[in-house]
Amino acid sequence: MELTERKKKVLRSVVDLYIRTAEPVGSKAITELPDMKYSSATIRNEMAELTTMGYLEQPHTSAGRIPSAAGYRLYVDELMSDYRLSIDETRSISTAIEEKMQRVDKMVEKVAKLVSQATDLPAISVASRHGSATVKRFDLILAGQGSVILVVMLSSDEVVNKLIKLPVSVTETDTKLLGAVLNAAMTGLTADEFTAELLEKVMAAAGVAAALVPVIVDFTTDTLRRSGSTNMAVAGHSRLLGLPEYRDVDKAQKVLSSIDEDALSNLPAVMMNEHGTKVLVGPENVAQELKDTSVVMTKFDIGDGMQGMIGVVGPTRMDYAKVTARLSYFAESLSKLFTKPETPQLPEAPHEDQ
Amino acid sequence: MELTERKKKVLRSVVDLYIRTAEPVGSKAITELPDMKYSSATIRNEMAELTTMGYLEQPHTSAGRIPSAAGYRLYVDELMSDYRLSIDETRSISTAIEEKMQRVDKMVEKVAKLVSQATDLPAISVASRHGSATVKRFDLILAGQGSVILVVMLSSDEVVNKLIKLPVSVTETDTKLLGAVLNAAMTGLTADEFTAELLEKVMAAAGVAAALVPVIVDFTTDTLRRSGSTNMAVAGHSRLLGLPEYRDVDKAQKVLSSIDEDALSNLPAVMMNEHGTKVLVGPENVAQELKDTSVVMTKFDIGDGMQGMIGVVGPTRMDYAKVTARLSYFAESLSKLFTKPETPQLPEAPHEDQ
DNA sequence: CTTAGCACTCCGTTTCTTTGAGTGCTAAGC
DNA sequence: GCTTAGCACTCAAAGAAACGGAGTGCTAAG
Repeated sequence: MELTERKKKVLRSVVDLYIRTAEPVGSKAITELPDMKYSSATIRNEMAELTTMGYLEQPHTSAGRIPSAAGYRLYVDELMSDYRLSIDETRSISTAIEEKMQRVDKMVEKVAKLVSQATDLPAISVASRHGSATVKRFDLILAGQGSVILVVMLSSDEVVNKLIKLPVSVTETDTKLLGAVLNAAMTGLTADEFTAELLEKVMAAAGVAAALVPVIVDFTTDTLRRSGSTNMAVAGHSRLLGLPEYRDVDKAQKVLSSIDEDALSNLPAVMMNEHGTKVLVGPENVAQELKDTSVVMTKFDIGDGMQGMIGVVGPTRMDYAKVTARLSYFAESLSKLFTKPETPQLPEAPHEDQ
Repeated sequence: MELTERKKKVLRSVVDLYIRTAEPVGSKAITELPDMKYSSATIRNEMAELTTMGYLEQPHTSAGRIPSAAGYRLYVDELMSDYRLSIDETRSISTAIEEKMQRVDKMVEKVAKLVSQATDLPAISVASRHGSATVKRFDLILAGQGSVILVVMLSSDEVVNKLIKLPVSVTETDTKLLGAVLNAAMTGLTADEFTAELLEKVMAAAGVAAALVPVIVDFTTDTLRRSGSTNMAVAGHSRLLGLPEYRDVDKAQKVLSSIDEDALSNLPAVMMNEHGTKVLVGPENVAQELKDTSVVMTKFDIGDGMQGMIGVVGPTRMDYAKVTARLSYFAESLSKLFTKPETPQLPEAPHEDQ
């Protein structure tokens, strides 16, 4: 069967209405829409056919229709009208982002909060590095009363440090020597290449400060591993409960606990190969617990070999147009912010609404 | 009216049962308890009096009794039997904690998660510094191709760093000079003492590297401020929904959103002056949204001038004995871990159960 | 002081009825 | 041939009535 223009129009109307009201949509409600020049009987016929085609569903005989997963899919891919951000919206997103975001992990938390606020849904924010890091250089600073500050610069230009309290006292000559040894032997290597032999070799060459070596190697290994890992935050759990579909506590709990736990930790992997904004409608989700839930995600660029991702979780009946628009704008703004950190240049508002 | 031993025993039984079942407790249920040698009629009389005394409440005439806030208070203060941690419990807490906790902010997140797991309730974890931090020393490391690494050591021995990409190229002599100037002029000061005049003075003395000064001062100010601030994490939101009292979505939402937002950010302040474990029963909470909710919190010592706090949020009917025991053990373990970081010495299990 | 007995209250549950929105189908109209 | 008015039918949701039973307070006897 063919999808005529009118069928598409009806389907769009049903989805739009259902998104707004969360109630099954009847034929009469459709006819009452502006520029629907047909009677309820005609609409009924169309809806019946859309149902047999699998785009709509009927909770029970004498109820209106609700969109099926396929219906949402079609809606998201072809039917939905672009949501146009108002200047107010772009402005509030922009100013929210403009505040300094110092460290990546804090940033992740903050972004999750902001996205959740902007969409009124639980939000996820992820930052992760691709490829494995190596050490670019070591520095040791003698910091008085038997303390040494270890400063490690990674291949990504990320710099980390650790204060080491010494069991023995060392002189500047010692630390200079140790620094030279470390830089000679251990730069350019990944964490996996820090073998036991290497450790021994370095210790042998390190002289007086050899006691420091294990601590340094441990810390560095850990840092390299951590740096390759993923930073992730969730915010706005409670917003889910405001939605009628989650008045059922059991449903809500399933979703909430799955976003708290590991169910989402594979999502980044799923997403990382994608581009742009991705919408996963209900059953398209891998996780069983999210069958009645949709996920919308967008990637953005952090620079320094890192990649960010933001997304929201909500009912299949969510305002895809609005959510996608806001997420995209967020992602765009964040990309610009991070790739040109000195003069944060936010993207223009797509245009100004009324 | 006097609180006889028997009344206390009855009250304790009512609270215990109600904690277990979440159902109003009738006189018959009490008589069925071991070592209750009285008939239901006697218990009824006692319960009636406990009700007029304000320790129990009756949802309606033909229902059993539930504890009032005053009842819980008395229970917590005097009546409840010590909950004795089993070896299994202490062991699982201990091993959970023993994993390395690198940075304070990560630690806070992790601890929140652990506490929530251990209590099966939403948990809060806070770390905050008292007193304002100052800078102990500055170091500058020239890191090739026009980059300088700034390393700042705070009064708390916390060390932070920042990579600064240079607009102009500088030599080691320049950075040495700048380092000396910074150390001379800006150590021992709090963020508030970084005035505009000071900035000018330092820039004048800094020579070639003067362009770096504003960046450095900004970063340092920010770090000092941040270091004085509070780190906080919440975990296990969804556990609340497992409890019968929060089948009512509205209630759950109120509590969840209030722990997400600011309602709790004053709790640390409330607690910081207290010692040991503090139980806030329902209406004793300041926040209106938490009137039907109890909060249990404990402080612990992080060292380095920092203080930690862990706590849980749950229904007034929560297993105070168990929760308090686990929280205390957590706090103790964490204190030991942080104050003797090199050889994490966990406290002994209070004793071994059966 | 304790307890058996009893009338009474009132919530939660079940069952039945009612209501009404929405449907599918048929037949008439354009 | 497409559209639409009309109508019988369905079925969830809301309301009303009846029931059962857990628990109470009180009284009077042990």
